[in-house]
Amino acid sequence: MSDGDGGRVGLREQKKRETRARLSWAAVRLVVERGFHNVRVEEIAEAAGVSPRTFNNYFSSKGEAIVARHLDRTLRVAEELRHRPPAEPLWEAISHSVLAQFRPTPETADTPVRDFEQWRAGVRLMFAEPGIQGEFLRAAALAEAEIAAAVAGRTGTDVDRDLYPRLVAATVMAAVNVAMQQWMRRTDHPGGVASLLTEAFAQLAAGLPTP
Amino acid sequence: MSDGDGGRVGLREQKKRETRARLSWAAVRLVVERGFHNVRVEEIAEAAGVSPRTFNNYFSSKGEAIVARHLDRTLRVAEELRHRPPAEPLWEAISHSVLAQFRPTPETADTPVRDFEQWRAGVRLMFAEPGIQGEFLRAAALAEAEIAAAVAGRTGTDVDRDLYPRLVAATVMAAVNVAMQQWMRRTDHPGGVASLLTEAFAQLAAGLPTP
DNA sequence: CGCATCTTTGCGTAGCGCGCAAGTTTAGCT
DNA sequence: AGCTAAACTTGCGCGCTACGCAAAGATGCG
Repeated sequence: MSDGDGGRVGLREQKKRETRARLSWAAVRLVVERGFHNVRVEEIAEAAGVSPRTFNNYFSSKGEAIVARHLDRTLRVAEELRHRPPAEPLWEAISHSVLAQFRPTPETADTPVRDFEQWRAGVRLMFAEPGIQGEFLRAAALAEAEIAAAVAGRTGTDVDRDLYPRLVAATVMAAVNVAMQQWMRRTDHPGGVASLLTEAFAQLAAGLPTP
Repeated sequence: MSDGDGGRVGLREQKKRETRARLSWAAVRLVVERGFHNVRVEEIAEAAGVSPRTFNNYFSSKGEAIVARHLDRTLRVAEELRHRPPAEPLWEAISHSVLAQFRPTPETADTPVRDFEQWRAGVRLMFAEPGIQGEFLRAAALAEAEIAAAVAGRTGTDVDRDLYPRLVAATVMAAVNVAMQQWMRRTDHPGGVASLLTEAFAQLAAGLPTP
């Protein structure tokens, strides 16, 4: 499943990843700014410097493009989890793996948000869209499966036989989702999503001991 | 939210419900038989004896129509849960409420399935469709919220403050989903989904005691 | 019975998803 | 380097979908 070797990818693969990332980011940014129905795929493609037809080579729908960013993030959590030292305590490894994916990215740095409140409101509206909700939950389910597998490999449990890995994975995704929801709602969070996640995992680590 | 009074609805409302049910059932039946992409909305509308335009007055997408049947079912679980005697033990009430919604309906009786294996395979394919998965998860989330509220009302807990009602609701939906998945996979289930659900709830009732 | 209200329906339109067949770029081999 | 096979992009075109709008039909209430 994994590359086996971390960074060894050709120029081709590299470009594909960048295009994919640019498309997804453009989709999110535009939809948050203008609203789901006021953005056509043509505009997303243009913002990513690519033809409209190419958009559909990467994503089969607008919703998929929007959620892809978050899906990739959460999939990278599983990947990161596999690469962390086996001796590290589970919840410590999880906390690290998750937080590593929720730092500012080049894209967000390139596009400084002028009005945080407006951005937040846009995100709320985006997630209110039925199609996006479904796509989001689906992505969460996919990521959850991967995380469960990673946890199983790490704790010596079995995804098919033991309840434990799925339970942990579900809990992790729940924490991520709750943190994001909370970030969307409340207006007083200087630390952003990261601080919310830190807090959530601290509580989890205390309440769900490793077997 | 509830009618307050169970059956008091005019002819108008009655017809609407029937049309909705016929549309959703037609959507499910046709898609299971022929595959998602081989069924157009026009055909679903025709099978339900209604114009294509009317279809979109009831559902805003094919996927929504397909899942509506299951959504209504699970919402009725919450409704039923509110109407059961308050003295009844929680898991007993839940089990009753759920099982009551998974019996043969007039629609299924009118359309006896010739080949069960073929039907099952069709259902599997239907749920393999990305759009359906998303729609399904979304419906599950909606139902879960309603069930959580019903459980809260019944146990004197608070949806916003206590973890318990959400936890129970999530568990109930998980049980339903697992039972359906199991039904789709295994070929040896004389009792259908109902027997699977009974078993699932028996296990749950034993493992998740009321506080 | 007759009016007010809700529902259905047909029509028209903007947009989407994707198959197909060039054209263009990259990888690998000698 | 040079050449070839494979992968990626792009433009074109088509069938379908989702939905606004306005006319026609059904229903409920006094």
